Amino acid sequence: MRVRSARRPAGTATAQVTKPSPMRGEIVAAAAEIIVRKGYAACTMRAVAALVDMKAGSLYYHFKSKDEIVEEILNQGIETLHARVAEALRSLPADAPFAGRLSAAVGVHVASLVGKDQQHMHVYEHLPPVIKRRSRKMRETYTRLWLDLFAGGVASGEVDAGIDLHLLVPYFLGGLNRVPEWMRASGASSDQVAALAVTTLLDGIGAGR
Amino acid sequence: MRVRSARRPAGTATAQVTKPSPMRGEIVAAAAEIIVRKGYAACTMRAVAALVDMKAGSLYYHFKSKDEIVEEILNQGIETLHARVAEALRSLPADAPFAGRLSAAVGVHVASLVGKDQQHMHVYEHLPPVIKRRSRKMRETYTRLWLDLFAGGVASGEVDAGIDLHLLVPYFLGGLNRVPEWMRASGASSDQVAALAVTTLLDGIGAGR
Amino acid sequence: MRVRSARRPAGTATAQVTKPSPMRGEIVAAAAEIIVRKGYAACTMRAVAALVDMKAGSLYYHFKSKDEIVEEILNQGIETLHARVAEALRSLPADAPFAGRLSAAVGVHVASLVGKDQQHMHVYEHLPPVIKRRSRKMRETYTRLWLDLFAGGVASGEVDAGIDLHLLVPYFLGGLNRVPEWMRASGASSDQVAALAVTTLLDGIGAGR
Amino acid sequence: MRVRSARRPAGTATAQVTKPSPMRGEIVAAAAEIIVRKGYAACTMRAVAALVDMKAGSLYYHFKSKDEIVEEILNQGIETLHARVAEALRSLPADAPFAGRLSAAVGVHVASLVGKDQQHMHVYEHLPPVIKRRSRKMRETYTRLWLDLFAGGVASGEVDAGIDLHLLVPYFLGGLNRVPEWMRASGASSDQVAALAVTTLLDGIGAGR
DNA sequence: AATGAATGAGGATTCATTCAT
DNA sequence: GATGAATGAATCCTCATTCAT
Repeated sequence: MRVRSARRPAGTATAQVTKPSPMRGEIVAAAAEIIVRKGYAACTMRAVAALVDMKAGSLYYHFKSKDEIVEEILNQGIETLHARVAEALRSLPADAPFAGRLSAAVGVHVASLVGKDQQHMHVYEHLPPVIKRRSRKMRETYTRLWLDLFAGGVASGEVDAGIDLHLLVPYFLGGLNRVPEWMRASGASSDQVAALAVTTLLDGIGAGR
Repeated sequence: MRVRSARRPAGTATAQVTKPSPMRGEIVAAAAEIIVRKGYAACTMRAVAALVDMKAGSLYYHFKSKDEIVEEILNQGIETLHARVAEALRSLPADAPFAGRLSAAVGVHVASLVGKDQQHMHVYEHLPPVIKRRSRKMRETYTRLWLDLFAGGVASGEVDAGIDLHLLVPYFLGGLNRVPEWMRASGASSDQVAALAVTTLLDGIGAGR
Repeated sequence: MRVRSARRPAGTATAQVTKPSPMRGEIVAAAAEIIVRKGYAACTMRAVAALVDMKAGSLYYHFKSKDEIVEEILNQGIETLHARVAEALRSLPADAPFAGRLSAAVGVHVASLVGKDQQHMHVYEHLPPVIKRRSRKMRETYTRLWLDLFAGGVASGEVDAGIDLHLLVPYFLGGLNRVPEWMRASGASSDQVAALAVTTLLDGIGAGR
Repeated sequence: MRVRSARRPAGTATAQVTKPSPMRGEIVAAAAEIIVRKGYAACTMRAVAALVDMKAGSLYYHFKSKDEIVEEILNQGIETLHARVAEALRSLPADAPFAGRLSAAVGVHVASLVGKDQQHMHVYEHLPPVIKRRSRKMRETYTRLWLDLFAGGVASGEVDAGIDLHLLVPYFLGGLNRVPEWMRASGASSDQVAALAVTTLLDGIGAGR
């Protein structure tokens, strides 16, 4: 009678006790939008409710608490991001060169962050530390995906073996994650930014090359 | 220690009506510490007051509002940062090569962000957009400092002229600003990180160099 | 089991419009259990519903309101109590001495209060005065039963005629009703307590007897 | 520098961290009055605040939480009661007979419960179990006072040694504590009720005396 | 300079209740 | 008979702010 877990898409190993529902999705999206646009402080239950045409109390039918909503923004966001980037890499030929793999990953990552449906990274900044901590595991998993990508580059001799990947990866992702904040203002497209990030990282900006 | 106004980079003509006082500094520092450690939400007037051994109401003798405190964290932080980096550049020989100038700037920037007295960047993330916006002018001034640095590199032929600096600079600074968040966890020193950032940016990570 | 109306002591002409149903009984029992164990505040419609494997809204098919449930706890409880004590007295020989009648009544009363199925007195304490007031009539009827019992004792010369029964009865019943609260803790049996109450009331605790 | 504890009246061994203030007293009194008159549910912070001419939020300057107020009602009440009864007993000649001591104690106890300033016992009934539990220790101390009183009676041969005091005392106090509930309605004075309780307990109601 | 006391606006949350299905 | 979804009113509580002292 209780077949809920069977419904969950394979591969999403999160122990999601609460069943998904269309409303949950809408609420999470509304909350994310508010946080991105006006900050965490402005994201009150009343504000979220108003955006989905409800009264504040009604949100509690779908979520146990405000935190649960915020956590879901984070988790959903990273999961989706991970899935997309992983898929992009998987769809490349097995012998694709590192530059190509990097380019694909960066492209998807940046496009996702900037896209309408992916604001979690943008949200992340506004969250109180206590809540940030809770999504750490998921974030680490995602970081590992990138670590593996770069490790592949080192293995194939395409990346300088002298580089400490455990420093490079967070540094590189950190820069990438900040992109949405200034991109809109600079008038650039996400493709341009992705290209800049890839070229810069691979070849540097030195005039000698 | 209270030389802020003297140090203020020319051109930043903020009409700072309120006279500085030692207490102001202590309060700003207390607020910054709380934000960094426990997040913006935990930074209540009472909490700040407690940290400087006062009662909440007393803070209003020194500041007109909570926002004023927060703004001062930001402004003070960027001003100091600007001053330090500018000073570091100025103290180099006029004909110093770009690589050296970049290295100096990055070193000071990163060291400052990670240092005890400079948590404004760390604070910045937690702030509601409305407040962030207010410090934009100061931030733009700082960004220009870097733009000029890179432009110098292009002019001297040390930096690839094909690069859009208006994209590169925010991208690069964005990455740099994120450093404090993961640096402590990775166990790296700020020197290591600075070196990584400089080398990577100049030469890229490609094995061919 | 659903013979409530048949048992109702003559004179208690409550116009019970709502037809009884097995579900009503279960719900009332569930509510009573919650109140006794966790207090009135914990007795929410959702909690009651959960205990009878329902959703909150469904309770409204059986009861017009929460108050109706609570009132039924009270009424059902006093009715049952009344019926049991009355039955115990009726089953005694018509010429039974006062001591015996008192003993029988106290025994049944205490045993009932402590028994699993009779928690209304325990519930009574937690109720808001407004609701308490509503069950007054039923309680007065029960009090009259005891008044008659004692009046019989006076008439037969077994009880000191100088005693104001309108003071004694509420005083005595008040003490009896409190029994469940401390009895479990003291480790006594309801028989012991009943015996104590009877002896004490009849003979006092003076050493001279 | 922290000499607060020195201020506390000797004998009141409660670890009362929060300093007393006239407002605290007024608030506690207001809350008690509401609970007695309209029940625990009606005792909202707003209602209490209104009674002391404040806004709800202001109460939190004086108390950390609603629970703290309620607990203080209980503790204050029992402490006062204990102090009064103890004082009444102490002021009797050392060789006063048991009947006299009992009479004095019951008189003070009943008068207190019924008096304007002592409604805690009346309040007690309305409280959720969780809160009741918290005042247990204080209540046990008070119970012991009565236990000692009766034990004295047994020792002097004035009380039947065969009686289980650990049953009798809660039973007797239970009855006494209920008095306020019906007394007003019956039109009796607290002296009458006290007399009834004492005579009944000492000699019983048997016509033979 | 600082504080004790208060305020008012607003926050998250809970709950009895309703109603279409 | 029962439920899923929603509501609105109320609850406790927090906080920036004010102001007389």
